[in-house]
Amino acid sequence: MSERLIMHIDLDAFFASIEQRDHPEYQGRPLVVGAKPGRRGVVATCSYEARRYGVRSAMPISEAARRLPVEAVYLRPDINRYGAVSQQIMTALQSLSPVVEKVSVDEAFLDITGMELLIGNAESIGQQAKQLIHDQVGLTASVGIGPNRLIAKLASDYQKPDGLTVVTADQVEAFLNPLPLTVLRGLGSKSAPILQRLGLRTIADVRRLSLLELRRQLGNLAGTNIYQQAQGIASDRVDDQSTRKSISKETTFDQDITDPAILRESLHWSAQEVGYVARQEHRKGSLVTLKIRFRGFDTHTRSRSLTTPTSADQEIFKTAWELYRNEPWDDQPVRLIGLGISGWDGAIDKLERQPDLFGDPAPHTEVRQDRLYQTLDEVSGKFGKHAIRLGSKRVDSKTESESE
DNA sequence: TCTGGGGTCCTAGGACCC
DNA sequence: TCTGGGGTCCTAGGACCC
Repeated sequence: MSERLIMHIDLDAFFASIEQRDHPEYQGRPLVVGAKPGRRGVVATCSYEARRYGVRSAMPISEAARRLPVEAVYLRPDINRYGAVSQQIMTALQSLSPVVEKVSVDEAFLDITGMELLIGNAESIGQQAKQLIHDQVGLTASVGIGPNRLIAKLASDYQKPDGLTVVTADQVEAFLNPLPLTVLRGLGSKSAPILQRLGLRTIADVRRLSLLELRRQLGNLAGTNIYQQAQGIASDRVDDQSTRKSISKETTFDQDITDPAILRESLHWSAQEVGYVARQEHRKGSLVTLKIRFRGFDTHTRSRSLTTPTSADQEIFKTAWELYRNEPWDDQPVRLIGLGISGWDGAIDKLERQPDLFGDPAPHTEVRQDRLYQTLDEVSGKFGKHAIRLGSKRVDSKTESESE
């Protein structure tokens, strides 16, 4: 197999940069996109001027306001506008490589394997990506290129803002060694301290631990995962077809709520939002989840499977409201309430994308039993038992319509 | 200093079935 | 009056990421 080349692109301070681009009067000033001071919430993104005061993403807005001078600007996020800019960027990137995986509003992976022959070495491809984004939307991005997703991602983080870092396969170990272990994916505020208590600080330190020891400390799966990452082993696949698995909407109230009518109204509104998005995306979910948060960040979820998948506002709302009413929450004041739908089962997407799985999609006059079993086995082998249900449903309906 | 919103993935217990 | 073992589904919680 040929060596793969993966590029990770990360827009610099995305929300804040768009605001500064569109409002020249904000340029050069500390700018925070997120909650307004005096209300509940956190910093979503802040400009580099604000970062100089120690302000960071996810920091409570109250603390950000304490750190920043009075001339700082605070804006509510305009997700629709940012989404449009994001779409422009993703479209532009497709002119560079057909395989673009959008991982969030401000991040993408590109498979640029083999492109050196066409448009120059890795460095030059990275430069072109940056130039493309700058020409299209007037923003800067940090770019990382490496033999897999992990290395590309860490490389884009290496120099910010407006950076470009290329790590070749033979440089991976030297590149990883001095980095703090917290850059590894999946080592957050709970599991990083476990390793730090063992005196580990850098990725080189982590690599000195055996697979067995890491599994003992972090659990089998997480341990194996960190063990591999520390050696620079990670996926080198870019999935340009990835689709979301859930749609949700939640609301944190400025003051905790005790009036059920307000909670009901909020859920109703959330259901409309979620239903709308689901219908836009032609999705129906068979699992409705209620999320509720009380004082002290005490968070709970309740979910119910539906016999028939839905995208109807009323049904989503009705189910979530029942989930709320079914439970003795003891009239605790509610900080957050929300709902979501999921459960369209990944196999649906895959089957829709691969109609050939069932052979020639042209109309058949009969479905031979032996052929049916053969394809069902193929499906279950590929996608697991879920797919069998879908498969049999599909064939059943065909059989039924033929017998009419 | 209290902690948004939108997600993904993993774990673990109980139900249920063979 | 003692009750295995494996597999899968459902549900709740939680860690983590951007």
